[in-house]
Formats: sequence, C-alpha cells, structure tokens
Amino acid sequence: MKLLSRQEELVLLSIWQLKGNAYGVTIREYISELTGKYWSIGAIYVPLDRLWEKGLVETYQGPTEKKRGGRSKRYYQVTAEGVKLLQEIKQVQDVIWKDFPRVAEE
Amino acid sequence: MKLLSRQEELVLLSIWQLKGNAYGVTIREYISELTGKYWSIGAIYVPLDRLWEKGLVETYQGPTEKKRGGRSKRYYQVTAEGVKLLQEIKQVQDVIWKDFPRVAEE
DNA sequence: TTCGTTTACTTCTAAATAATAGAAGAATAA
DNA sequence: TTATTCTTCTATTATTTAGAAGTAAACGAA
Repeated sequence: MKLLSRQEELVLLSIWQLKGNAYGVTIREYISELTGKYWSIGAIYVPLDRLWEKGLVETYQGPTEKKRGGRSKRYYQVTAEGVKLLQEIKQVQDVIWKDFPRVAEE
Repeated sequence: MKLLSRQEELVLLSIWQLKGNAYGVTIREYISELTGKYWSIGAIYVPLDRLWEKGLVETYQGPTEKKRGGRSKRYYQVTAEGVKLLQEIKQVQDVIWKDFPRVAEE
C-alpha cells in the first residue's frame, strides 16, 4: 500500500470535505481553520499538483465571475482512485489510533 | 499547533501502542504489519531520533539477554508532552475524517 | 577455550522526495 | 491605474528512505 505524505493527505481530504467548492483558496482556509495555524500558499498548491499527477484528484477551470477579482478558479475533486486510497488509509488510521485516549473534558 | 510529519506520527503512535515493548525492531515490525509494506531500517530510526530531540519520547537502555544476539535494546516510551500532542492531532484527525465512508463490506 | 560465525539490534549518512515561503503573474472590476 | 482574487513558479529547508557498517551477545567446531 502507498501512504500519502502528511500534506497530501490533508489536502486530499479537504477537497473531499469541501465537496464542489474546493479550490486553492478555500482549501487553504479550511486547513488553516482546522489546524489553527498559518499555511503558506505553496504549502497547499505544491502537494495539490502532486495529487493531480498521481491521478488522485481531477481539476476543471471554473467560470469567471462578474465581480472584482472575479478571475476563474481552478476547482478540484477527488477521483474514484483517490477515494479508494483514502479508504485504505482510513483503515490504517483506525487501527493506529485505536484506544488512544480522548482529551479529558473540563 | 505543530503537526507531526507522516513518519513521526506513525512511529510515535506505534510506541504508544507497543506499551513497554517499543524498540527499533518491534516498531518496524508493527508498522510493517499494519501497513502491509516494506519499511527500511532508516525509515524508523531517523524519525525516532527526531521525536527524541523534540522531547516527545524518552529512551532507556534495556538489559542484555542471555540468548543469541541478546544485545541490549534501546527502548522508547512516549512522554507526557508526546501524549498531549497526540491528543491535539487526534482532534484534527477526527474532524478531517468525519463522515468519510467506510469501505463497503463484501 | 578460543576464534570464526550467527543472530539481533543500532548508528550513520547519502540521495531522493516533500514541505514551506512568498514573489511574480494573470484575470477580473473599480 | 489601482485593487482584488486567485494561481504559478521556484528556491530553500526539512523529511524520508535505503542499506552499509558497526556493536554486542551466544554458538560451535577444533
């Protein structure tokens, strides 16, 4: 089995979670919010390219929008192969994290 | 928050799972079995060193054993700081993997 | 009883791969 | 022109990966 790198996994799952609204900026926002830390632009786009090269995501150019800065966006979605790999990874995650204690509630 | 790299996370969690029996060889075996793939020696020991440098694991030299190849082993265990970080990471994992579908049963 | 061999384990390091930062570029409207 | 939103590009640093070399024990043949 081929595992993904830390960033590839985070980006790929974010695309899945964002459904039809996954493009560079929203992916970056989503991951920032989730982790509460700063992520550079490159920290998103570089692994994104690699996911595409590996056939785990597909991409299409969105329409331009009639508003300021309304440049067309490059949307991403997870391919069937991507979903399959995520399922395999989830199985590993479930085992490795099994029994790990939750944070104590206040 | 500081996330761990892919290998650091896998090794740190393996040490936690192996309880008192975590040393280079058993960690490697555990991860191999879990993932079903080959891992080089360095793929374990290098991130292990880094976890120690970061204070996420502590280590002690085990006793020699009265059997062939019974050289003393370098055991590892997760520090309180390590457990705390894993708990934070688990919270991120729980959100990012939320709702992701299980593999269909045969 | 010693010395070469076997076994179990760790240390080290070079090369390949991935993460990170952010400047520059492109496409839109104001 | 300038402002806004978004992407492309690329250099630097960090991490992963492979496996040769090294260490420490017991075994076994002579």
